[in-house]
Amino acid sequence: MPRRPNYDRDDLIDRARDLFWRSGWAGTSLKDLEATLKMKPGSFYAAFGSKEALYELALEKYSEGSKATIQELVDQFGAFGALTHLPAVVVEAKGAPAKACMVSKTLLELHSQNHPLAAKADELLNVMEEQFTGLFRRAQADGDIDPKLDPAVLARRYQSDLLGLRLSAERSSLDAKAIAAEFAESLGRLRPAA
Amino acid sequence: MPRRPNYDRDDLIDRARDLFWRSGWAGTSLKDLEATLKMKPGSFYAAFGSKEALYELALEKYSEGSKATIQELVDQFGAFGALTHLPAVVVEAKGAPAKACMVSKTLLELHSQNHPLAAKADELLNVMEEQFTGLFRRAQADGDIDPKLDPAVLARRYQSDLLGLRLSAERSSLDAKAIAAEFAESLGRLRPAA
DNA sequence: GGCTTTCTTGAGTGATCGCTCAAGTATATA
DNA sequence: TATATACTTGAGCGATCACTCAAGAAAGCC
Repeated sequence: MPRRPNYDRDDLIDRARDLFWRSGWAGTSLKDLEATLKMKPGSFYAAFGSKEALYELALEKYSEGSKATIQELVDQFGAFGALTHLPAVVVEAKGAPAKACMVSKTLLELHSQNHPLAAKADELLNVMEEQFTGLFRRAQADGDIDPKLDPAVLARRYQSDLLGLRLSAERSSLDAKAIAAEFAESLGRLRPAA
Repeated sequence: MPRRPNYDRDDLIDRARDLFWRSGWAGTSLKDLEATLKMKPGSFYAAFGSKEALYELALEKYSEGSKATIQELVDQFGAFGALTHLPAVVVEAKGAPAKACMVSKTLLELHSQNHPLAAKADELLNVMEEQFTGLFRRAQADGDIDPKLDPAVLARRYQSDLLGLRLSAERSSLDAKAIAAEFAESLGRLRPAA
């Protein structure tokens, strides 16, 4: 009996994610969303409830995509290979709305206001950190990393440096590829003593 | 013959800097500024011209303060000592409005909109990078860093990692001090081969 | 005290913010 | 084909945005 929506919800969230990722929370108005999603306010609120609810969906989708990208690298290059390839991949991503990580942008913009989305971003960064910890653990098991090092410590540092790299990649007059290469190369120092 | 202002302009810019630093560009309204500076709109616009003009003054002041902080560390610990102490200093700064660097926050928030303040932030990051280059050069001259390494390359990487550290320090559930300590310790690997 | 000059005040500008809702339209079932 | 059930539309809500300006208050010079 019901009328079906004439949009693909998943596709809408993708487009909202890219818009939020590029322009941030305050930098994205409902007018912008209406234009990008080709929805009138009524449909928008019927579908998503609020700007904040859609942002949360978009942030989760971003996080899932990020996790999937890393998993692809693992499938292709193994755990250690994924860790060394990732810096170049994030810096060279051509179609992306921004070089910087959407989760970290959210945290920086909204943390001081105690905004719920900042808490969400915090959670997601923890999840991502755990993924890195798992990768370092696997790299150790593969014999690519010194077994005396703590995977959790390595992951924490790796993530921090990676977020810094991606932040730096937003600068116009900076060769982020070069930093990415040095970053990847420096991971070689974690190899077990031969 | 004129009437003198009843405020200290320098102090106003300090307070505006802290407010912008904490809350960002879009997150700071004129109402917020009026409350913090205890100025009515008329006085505000007579004194500064616009929100954007004041933000630029605040950003420059932040950058100068940042430079001065580093110089103090150099006076106290020398060039290499400043580089190793800085990570802990920025992470443990208690009174600061935010752990993250105000210039990098500005860049992340406004880069995608091609906002003039993002270009300004870009410039200031270049200036800061040059300061780091100078420090690495001095540390080499002091014999604390391998002379075969390129100070410009080291500075670029150092700044990127430092911005990542400061971003990470905004996370609630993360021990940024530990990362700072590892960061400082890893600089030891740049020492000349004995 | 007058006069000039500047600073301070705060009501009010048009524009935009996120969001609502009543009315209209399309679709699947009976 | 009739009816029930969504979905779509878009004018418009009150609130807030950055900002203006005319009027009043204070300080230095004669």
